[in-house]
Order: sequence, then C-alpha cells, then structure tokens
Amino acid sequence: MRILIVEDDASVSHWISSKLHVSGHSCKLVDNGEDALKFIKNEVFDVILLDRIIPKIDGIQLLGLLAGDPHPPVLILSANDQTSDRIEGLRAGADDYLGKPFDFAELLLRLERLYCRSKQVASSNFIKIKDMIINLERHEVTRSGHRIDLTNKEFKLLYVLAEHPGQTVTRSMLLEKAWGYHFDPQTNVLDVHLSKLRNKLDGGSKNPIIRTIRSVGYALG
Amino acid sequence: MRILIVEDDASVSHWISSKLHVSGHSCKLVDNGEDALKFIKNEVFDVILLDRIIPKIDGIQLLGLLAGDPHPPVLILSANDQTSDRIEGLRAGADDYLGKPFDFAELLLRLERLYCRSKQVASSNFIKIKDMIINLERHEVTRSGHRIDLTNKEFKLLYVLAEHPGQTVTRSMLLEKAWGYHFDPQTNVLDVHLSKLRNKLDGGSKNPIIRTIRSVGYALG
DNA sequence: TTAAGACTATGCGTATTCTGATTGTTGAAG
DNA sequence: CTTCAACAATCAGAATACGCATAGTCTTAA
Repeated sequence: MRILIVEDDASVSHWISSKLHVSGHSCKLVDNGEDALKFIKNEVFDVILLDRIIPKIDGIQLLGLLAGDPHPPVLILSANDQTSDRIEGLRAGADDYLGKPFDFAELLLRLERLYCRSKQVASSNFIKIKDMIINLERHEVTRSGHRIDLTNKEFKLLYVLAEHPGQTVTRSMLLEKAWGYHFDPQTNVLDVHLSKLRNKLDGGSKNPIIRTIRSVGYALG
Repeated sequence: MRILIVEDDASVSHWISSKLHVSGHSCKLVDNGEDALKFIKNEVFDVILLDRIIPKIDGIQLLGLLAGDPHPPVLILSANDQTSDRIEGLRAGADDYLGKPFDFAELLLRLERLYCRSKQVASSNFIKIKDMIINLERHEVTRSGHRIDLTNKEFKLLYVLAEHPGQTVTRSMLLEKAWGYHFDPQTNVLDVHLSKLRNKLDGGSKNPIIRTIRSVGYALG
C-alpha cells in the first residue's frame, strides 16, 4: 500500500512509517494540512492516515475540502477519543477513526481493511476470500500465509471466479473471460485447468475453496 | 434499514430498538447466537448489530459461521473495548466495532455507513417465498435455513415457478421454459422432476409449497 | 535441448435425466 | 353411490451427460 501519513508529531509519524515499512508498505510523511492537500492532488495513495489536529489546515477541514471528488479512504487518528469527536470525524467523511494511544496491529488491520474495501469497489488490487489473498498486481496468491505458484491460465481462472465471490460463475463465462471464447470449444480445457488449480489451492484438503455447481459452473468460497 | 439486534441484555436491546424505531428503522430482536443464525439465514436484513458475548453461540463464533457466504454487514457491540478485542472482532469478519458504553448518535451513524457501503457493493439477487430462499447467483436454495441440493433441472423448474409466485404456471409453460420444448413431449418428464423437486422441498411435510392445479399446471406458495 | 505451460484425447465413475409401467386421485356421468 | 376416464404421482431401471483424472502432444522460451 502507498500511504500518506499526515501527522505533525514527528516521533509518532516516524514510528508508524518505520513499522509500515517493515510490513512492506511505502509511506509519505507530511506534517501539515496544506502540504497534505498538495500531495493528495498530485500523487496516488491507497490510504490516508490523518491526524485530527495539524497545522495550517485542520484534519476535519481537510476532509471537507476533499469531499466531493474521489480520493483515497481516510483513517483519522486522534488524541480525542470521545464519541462526539468520532462522530464529527466520521460525519466529515472519514472512513474510519482510531483514538490514541493505539496499537500498531490494529492500525495496520484497519488500514488494510480500508484498502481492500476501496479496491473492491473501484476494482482491484487484491481480493480476499476466506484465508486466501489474491494480489492482482503481483500476480500472486497466498493461502493462510504461504505462497501458491500459479500459472498464467490458472491465475486468470481464479481471478474470474474471485470477481464474483460466492456466486456461481458459468462455464461459458469462464471460457469467455479466461480464454476469450465466445462459444463452446469442443474440448475440456476448462476442466483440466480447473482441476490443476484446485489441486494447488486446496491440495486434497477437505473444505475445498472451489465448489462445483454441476452443469452450471463453479463458485468460490 | 432492517436491523437485526443480537443482544442478551433486554434493557439495552430495547433501548436501541426503540431509538432506531424513532429514526425510522425496523428491528428484530434476538437474544442468543442460535436464533440469530436462524434469522440471518431466513430473513433479509440490512445490518446486523451483534453483541460479542451472547448465549449459545458466541459473537465471534457466529461471525466464523457466517464467513464465506454473503451476509449483511456486522457491527460488533462489546463491553470489552481493548484493542486486542477490537482486533479479534475485525479479524473474525466484523465490519465495524463499537465499545460500550456508546452514544446512540454514533451507533446510528456507523450503522448507516455500513448500510450505504453494502448497498454500493452488491444487491444480491434472490427470490423469497415463505421460508424458502432461492439464490439465483449462487444457484442455491435454502428452506428455513438449511440448504437443499437441487439438480439443474430441478432448479430450473423451481425458478420458472418462482418467477410467478402464487400464480398458476401451465405445464406447457414449464416445458417451454425449463426444457425448451415448444410442444408436448409424449412423456411425463415434467411430472417426474416435479415429483422429485417436491420431495426435496417439502419432504413429506404437510403444508407443501407446490400446489397442483389439476389439468392446468402448478403454483408456488 | 529441455522444461514448463497450454491444450487434446481418452476413459472411468457417478449423478442426472429420461422412459415406461404401475399405482393413486379426482371429478363427472351414469 | 358407484364407476369410469382422465390426469397426476411414483418407482425402478436404462440411457446419457458431466466432471474429473491421467497421459500424451504441441508450442514457446530459456
């Protein structure tokens, strides 16, 4: 994730950014509302971590300025953890709120949630289903933490399924999306690749992640 | 919004529900996890308000059971407002978390946010008749909560009937829609499959969901 | 040349669908 | 009230379709 941290207390912002780095995310630090606004307008971030009280433009004001046009989800970080403050923050358009002092694990979790959510809406950088994470950018799939190597076709197949988690995706849909066939090829390509995919994903475990809906298609989850 | 409140402390749940009523929302109250699960399976809610500690099935467990298939967003309500608890709740699949004591305004705000968000993502596609839910996307039928496995033909048949709930669907209509026959096949395919469907749907119970309209066709409900 | 991935061919086991015969119901005519 | 014919429901077995696995072929890129 690319994260913009808007926070005037340097010790806090550095602590957060170093921790986020370790978790594999990249951060940009900014200590006032004015600069924050500039960066938001000019660069692409996945999430914004916003302290409520910052110089020049206050956090809430900043949200007001952002409102209307599309922007990354905002998590407000604040020393005031009164409900009234939380309400104010959320009303102003924040997507989440975390009071200080906070736990880094919780911060990370919330950031990731925001990220997933926004991605799912404005389609795609990683999709999460049960304990499986599909990273579209990196073409990488992990299940309960450890990597699973997929071939290109397998990945495409999984991706098409993952676009509609839980829903039944018809065979023709799969053929169309993963192969570009607009007709029924008289072969069993689909079956073969799906079989392989299945093996890799839940290699023999009960509780398979891909269900078969006979004579219709397949479904994830 | 239609809200399911899962909370064993009657005073709390009544307070919330009355307030929500005033705000123009309708609530269903449930005081244990088991009933909650039943209701979630059988009825349609926009949001679920879930107390963490409830009888029979714990809040976190309940989330585990829901995970995987689509369900309304869940806001956890809990006396424990430690970060570790919050993390646990969110990890388990909750969509938001609010610690007691809380402010009603904040609760309402958060519920509305959850609702808006879920509306944006998916308007799931299903038909409900009595205690039966036909989920078209998932190609799945449940009756009073538990799944009923149907073959493709059976599903199609049911679907054609369900498109006109209560109305009589003629035999020729069924043959046409489910088989693509534009004529009367001189067999009793329809009868056979309808018989099977009936068995699966209301396996011997009185109060069958499919009625026979003699010499015309069938009707649902 | 090798190796990996994508596709084809084939066969097996099983779930599903269909057929035809049998039994059960219903409602109107006698 | 009985009888009868039309219609509906059920059953078992035959026929079929479908999904899955395995093994082999083809293509491309290292």
